[in-house]
Amino acid sequence: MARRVVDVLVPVALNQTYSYRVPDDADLKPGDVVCVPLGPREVTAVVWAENDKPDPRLHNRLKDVSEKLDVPPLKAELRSFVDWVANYTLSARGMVLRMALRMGEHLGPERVRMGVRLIGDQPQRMTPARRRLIDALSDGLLHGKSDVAKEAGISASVIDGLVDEGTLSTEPMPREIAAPAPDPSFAAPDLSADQKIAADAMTTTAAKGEFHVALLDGVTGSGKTEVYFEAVAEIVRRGKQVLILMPEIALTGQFLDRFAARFGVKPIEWHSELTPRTRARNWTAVSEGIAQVVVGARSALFLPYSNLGLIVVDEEHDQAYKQEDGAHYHARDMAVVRGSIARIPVVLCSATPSVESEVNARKGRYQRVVLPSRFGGQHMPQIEAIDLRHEGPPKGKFISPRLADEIRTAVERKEQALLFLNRRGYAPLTLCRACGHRFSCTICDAWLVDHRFRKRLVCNHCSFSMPRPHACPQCAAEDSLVAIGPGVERLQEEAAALFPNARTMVLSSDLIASIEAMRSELNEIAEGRVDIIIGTQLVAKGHNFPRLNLVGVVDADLGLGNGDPRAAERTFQLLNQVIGRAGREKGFGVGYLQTHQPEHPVMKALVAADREAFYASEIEARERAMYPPFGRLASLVISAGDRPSAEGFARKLASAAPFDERVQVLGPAEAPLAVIKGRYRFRILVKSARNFDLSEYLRDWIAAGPKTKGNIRLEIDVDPQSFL
DNA sequence: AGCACGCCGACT
DNA sequence: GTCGGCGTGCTC
Repeated sequence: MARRVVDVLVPVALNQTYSYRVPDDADLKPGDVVCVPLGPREVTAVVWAENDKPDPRLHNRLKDVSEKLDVPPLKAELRSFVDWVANYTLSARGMVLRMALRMGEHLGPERVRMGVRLIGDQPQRMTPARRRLIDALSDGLLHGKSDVAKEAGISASVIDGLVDEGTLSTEPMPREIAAPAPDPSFAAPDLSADQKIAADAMTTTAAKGEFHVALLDGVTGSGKTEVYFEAVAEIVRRGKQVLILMPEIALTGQFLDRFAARFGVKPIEWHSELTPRTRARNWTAVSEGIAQVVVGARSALFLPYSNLGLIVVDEEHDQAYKQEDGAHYHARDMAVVRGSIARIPVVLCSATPSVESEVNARKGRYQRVVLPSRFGGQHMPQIEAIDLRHEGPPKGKFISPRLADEIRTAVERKEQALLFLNRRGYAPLTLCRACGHRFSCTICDAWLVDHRFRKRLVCNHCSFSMPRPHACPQCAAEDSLVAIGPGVERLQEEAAALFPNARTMVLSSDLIASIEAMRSELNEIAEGRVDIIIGTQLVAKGHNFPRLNLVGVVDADLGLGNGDPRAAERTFQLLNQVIGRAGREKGFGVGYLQTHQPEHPVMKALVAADREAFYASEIEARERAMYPPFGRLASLVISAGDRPSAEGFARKLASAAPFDERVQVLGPAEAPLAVIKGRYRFRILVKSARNFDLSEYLRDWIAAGPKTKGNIRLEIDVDPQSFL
């Protein structure tokens, strides 16, 4: 008799499912998590569909499902989401499934830890090791076996010996509570009138329990978190799960504490730095519905929630939501998709919404919930532009006289100042004054950044670095090398010379050894042991600097005008966020923008504190150019070990593009960074109308186009964010 | 994605 | 003579 067959999605780079026979005694349904043989190995996979008439060509090649795992089946909602994401991003379904199965190898029931308790009399023979062990257990309570062995400085065999003699007993330890329940009424917040209105709107939305997107739009310091916590509380009261997405979970220690202050316990975390054990425990807790609130990085979007009721995307405009390697997806957009498939509300939060979200709110597709002012009546910082064309710094310096004066005054008043420069290291370029030789990476098309703390020249795109030489490798001239342009380290040097009595600190991701080290540095700043903070992008995100009142942006134009359609938006968001660090406590913050183009819409909008003006000009520009969200984009990057193969393939691919009047194929052109890690890169940009199935078009194109072979690689990015 | 197979260069 | 580099193809 023919046995039943199911189609199984395996977590490898494949789009199609594979068929497996079902052992007689097994009862398998779509969604069940199984182990199947795949080639020479066994993999964890998921039953995707029944298969009533298996392909006869596979007749006797079908293998059996090995085992059904004892975890809840993946719900239809998650399976559709996996299919949807794979289809949209043109990644293999198997690879998208893999993200939902990232639970490590430790599934199944929690390993039972054994505990030890003192129950009987002293042993016949007493030894020093036995003495220490019995002392450690003298309270008569149950101790973890390995814990107490470590505490007493003995090995487990000492314990076993005393158990045999009847002095001690071993018993299983009670299971740790994997995810204590948040208490929605633990510490009801004291909200301002504005916050109250917004919170009511949030809870009403959350309570409806249907698909709906709200944009929670409030200036930095307005208390957005407290407001969406009310929506979280509402969902928790209804016994459903909440996912809170964060752009960078590693830096959100403060957030976990705030959550605990409101709900009594910390939420479950999900990010790439979890240990395998914690990962498995959290995965299980989420799938069984024990974990009620998950705070996670973008990958948390693919967890198998048993009863998801709300998704919050904090700092929704943040670039970090875009996954650039492997599957290219934007977690904010996919959160909205998951919300729509699961029919649940989604809350997007930002002080500077992405243009996409802003347009959706303006068109009424998203509900806008506004927090118009800072909590506690603090004012937003006053912003001024410093025109570098007229009042720039002396040659080779980067702090203009006016900014220097303001910093001096601030420091004298015992206020903190922040110098912001989004450039790590000492200088972005080193060149030889004698022959003009520029130091660039041997395998990338990029300058080497001078890092003086490390005494090395470093490539920002690969792991290449070299010691800073004394002589030019090209012309052998001695002492002819000069640093061009500023980095934070060089800025610190300048600040130290300008303000000899001020204490300075550099905050830059490459100088931070660990999250712990970073916390202690932030503490020093909070306690006022630093006068001038000099920081990169790192300082823009999430941290509170209570004593900070002045922010000086050293190069406000950095990041503008590199041909990236999102340059203006990103600069606006970043500068807004950085300057928003000022005056959070006292409410009289000031910001200075050193710029060569004070008439640029971004600078004008920042100085006039006129957000609407910025969005109006940016939306108009996007609409005119048919850029997102008024048109759609995809980028195809072709790379190979040598330039001619990459270029040749790119040309063949471009000429294979099917004609469609709604689509424009631009290129191929050399990619902005033409060589990375020794690979030559060409790029084709695809632009289409807004209501056009770009994914389907690309799929047809790729299927009809030339096949990649050798070391030619084709990377497809639908809705690219970065154009480098 | 992993893994095996297979074909070419530089070593004990 | 073998070891090992990676390009190619397959996995129900």
